[in-house]
Amino acid sequence: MDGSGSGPVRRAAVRLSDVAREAGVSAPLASRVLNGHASARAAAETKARILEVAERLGYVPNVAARSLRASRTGLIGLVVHDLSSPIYLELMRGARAEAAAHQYFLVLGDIDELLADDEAFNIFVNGRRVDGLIVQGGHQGFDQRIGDIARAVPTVVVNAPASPDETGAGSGSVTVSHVYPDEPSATRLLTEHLLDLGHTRIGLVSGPRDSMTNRLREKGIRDALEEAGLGLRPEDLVFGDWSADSGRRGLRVLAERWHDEHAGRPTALVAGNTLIGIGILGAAAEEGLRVPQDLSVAAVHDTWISEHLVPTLTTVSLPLHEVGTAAVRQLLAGSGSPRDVVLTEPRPVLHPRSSSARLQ
Amino acid sequence: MDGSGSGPVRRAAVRLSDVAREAGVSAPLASRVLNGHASARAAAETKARILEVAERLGYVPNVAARSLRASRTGLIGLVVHDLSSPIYLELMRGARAEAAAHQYFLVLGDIDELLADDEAFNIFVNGRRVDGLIVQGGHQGFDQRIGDIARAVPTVVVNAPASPDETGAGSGSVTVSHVYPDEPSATRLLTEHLLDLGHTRIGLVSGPRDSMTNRLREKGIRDALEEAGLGLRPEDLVFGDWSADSGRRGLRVLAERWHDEHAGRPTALVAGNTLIGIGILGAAAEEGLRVPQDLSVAAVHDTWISEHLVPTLTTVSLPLHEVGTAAVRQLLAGSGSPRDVVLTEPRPVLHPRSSSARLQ
DNA sequence: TCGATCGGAACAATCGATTTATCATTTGTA
DNA sequence: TACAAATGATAAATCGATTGTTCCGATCGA
Repeated sequence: MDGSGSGPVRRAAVRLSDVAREAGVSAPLASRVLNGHASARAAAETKARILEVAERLGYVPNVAARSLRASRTGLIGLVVHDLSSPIYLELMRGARAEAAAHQYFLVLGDIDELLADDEAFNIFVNGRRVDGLIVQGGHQGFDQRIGDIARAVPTVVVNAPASPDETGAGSGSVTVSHVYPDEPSATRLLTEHLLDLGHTRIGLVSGPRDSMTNRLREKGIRDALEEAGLGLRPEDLVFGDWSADSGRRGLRVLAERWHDEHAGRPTALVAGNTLIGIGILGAAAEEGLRVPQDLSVAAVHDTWISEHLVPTLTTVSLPLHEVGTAAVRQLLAGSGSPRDVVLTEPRPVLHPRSSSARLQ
Repeated sequence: MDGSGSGPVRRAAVRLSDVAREAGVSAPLASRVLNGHASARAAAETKARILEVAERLGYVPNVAARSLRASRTGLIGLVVHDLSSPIYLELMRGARAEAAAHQYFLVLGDIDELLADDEAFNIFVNGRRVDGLIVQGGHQGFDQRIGDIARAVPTVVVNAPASPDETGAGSGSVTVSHVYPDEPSATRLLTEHLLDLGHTRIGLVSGPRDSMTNRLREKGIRDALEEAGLGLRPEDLVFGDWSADSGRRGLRVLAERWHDEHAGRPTALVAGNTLIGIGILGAAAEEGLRVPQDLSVAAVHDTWISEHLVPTLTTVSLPLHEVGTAAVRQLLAGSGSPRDVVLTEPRPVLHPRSSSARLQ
């Protein structure tokens, strides 16, 4: 990458001044015209000439110079828990689309990697490398730093409401916006689906018990059950994290209880997210539980993989695409008005598949 | 993000000149010392003082200014086919680690999104937003533009050898480096595993027939079969793309042939990648084929999901982490010496799981 | 003792785009 | 007719870090 030696010849950079000279005008004027600046007072033909020359020469502005002068990088950082999770794909797409509409680019990051590398964290957050940050909430250890992060760069937390963990350490505390979907409605929809299929005892395998996300999801289930005159039994609940491994362990724990107690068992489980659902399906097979004959399973979040599992997984989809777009909009709207945005539209949608069936 | 109004107060930026003034030296000297520049002739105590002040004030260099002067952004673009594919995770991690070791950051991109947005493509490639590009090869339509891309920014293609599609359109053609793992050894390993289990008729569901990646993978299978005195029958081959849907369709096509021909069928299939493997498992279940009793399946690439499928999927892992690190190294080594790097170390590793079993 | 050398550090130029202030030239109006 | 206002465009300053050059004083060899 030294550009020296007998290597290939790269096209020399075309500068704004090159365009200006070729068009017979000054650089500032060219700048105004090319940026469609309101105060670009120039004769129509001059404008046309500048645009034509820029096009012909293949002029592309030097981002570094522009950033320096405008103290604006044109980049938004999007930091999620785990880049490999199919769950965030729609969020990323939504955010990318909205960002692109405002001439912004997205830089993707992974919370664990960011926390593991202090240097990277510092540069990312304090180095003015991004104009704003969209952060997936609900990560202990990261939520605690949200205050510090937000003090350095405008920040929006997605997929989680404000949590007690988010301390605005010290004075000059900065509050951040939160953008998240209507979680209770989603799990309510799943629960009602299972109730419709005749299930009366329904369990839950979820992420961290005290995470705001879990609380909201659990609430949706409880509400639906209560309305049906039923309840959520403590022994039918398992918590862990949001991974497939955790779902697998969750089912094992439940199965063990079922062996011990001889007190009946739930005939359907709600999975806190798709990864947990995948773990449950895998563990159920190993435990000799047939899905859906012996156990129905329904999970939060719809991803491409849901249709390719054996059996295919019943899910509810949340408007993550819109969460992404709304987060970018909120970020660009300025930090003056931190607020919570709950996306109730579009509504969560149920995707019934083979993992849930009528109770025999 | 306007920073105006009654919004929260953000920490004012600490400039190099602030550090210099506080330390009682000039900015250039502070710059040299902080960057550990060889020609930084400064008294030991002066150095210490500068470092201490920088630390105390929380100085972080302004990337825009640095980029402008040094014409170096500190960013490397990594562009893969599909960000949601678990296959690229290790590649990303490897590239990130190596990049970080050289003070570089990674900007992730998605080929389809990049191709869909001309503006984004242009800025990404021609806007000097990144110092180098690592591109996942084997994408028709993108391979054709590699020549143009490489002419604008140093580029390394990963996971695919040079293909005929890569035309260096026009004069001043630029050749790029290719970094990829030992594909034939991987599929050979899978095939030998299946042979060991007693299978004598083995099929293949792969990606695009003429893609270099498929050719290499197919070759590994053919070699292993030939050594065992067997061959790959044309009717046991299906091609498509690298998606789960394609794997699903692939199995359907094969199953149809088996119905028609009454001429026997393969008892084991090699899947061109994990996504195809997932599709095969799903479709097999729907076709009433039990895996592994009726059909063994083994796939290229080992991902977290392999262990969570039903049944768990036998795979072979390629050193994608090392492909990532090697790609970054090749990029940073300079464009003077484009070359093909075939990573034969570490060797592909077989991960036998439940989807493959001894022929009954 | 004089010039050469070297350590220690500052000065000035530079990267490329944007923004503010400024200067001409018209056009419109009292 | 003369002066204000609008139009069209430029000169100069700026963003913050880096790099090449220069400067000063002290030490050293001849």
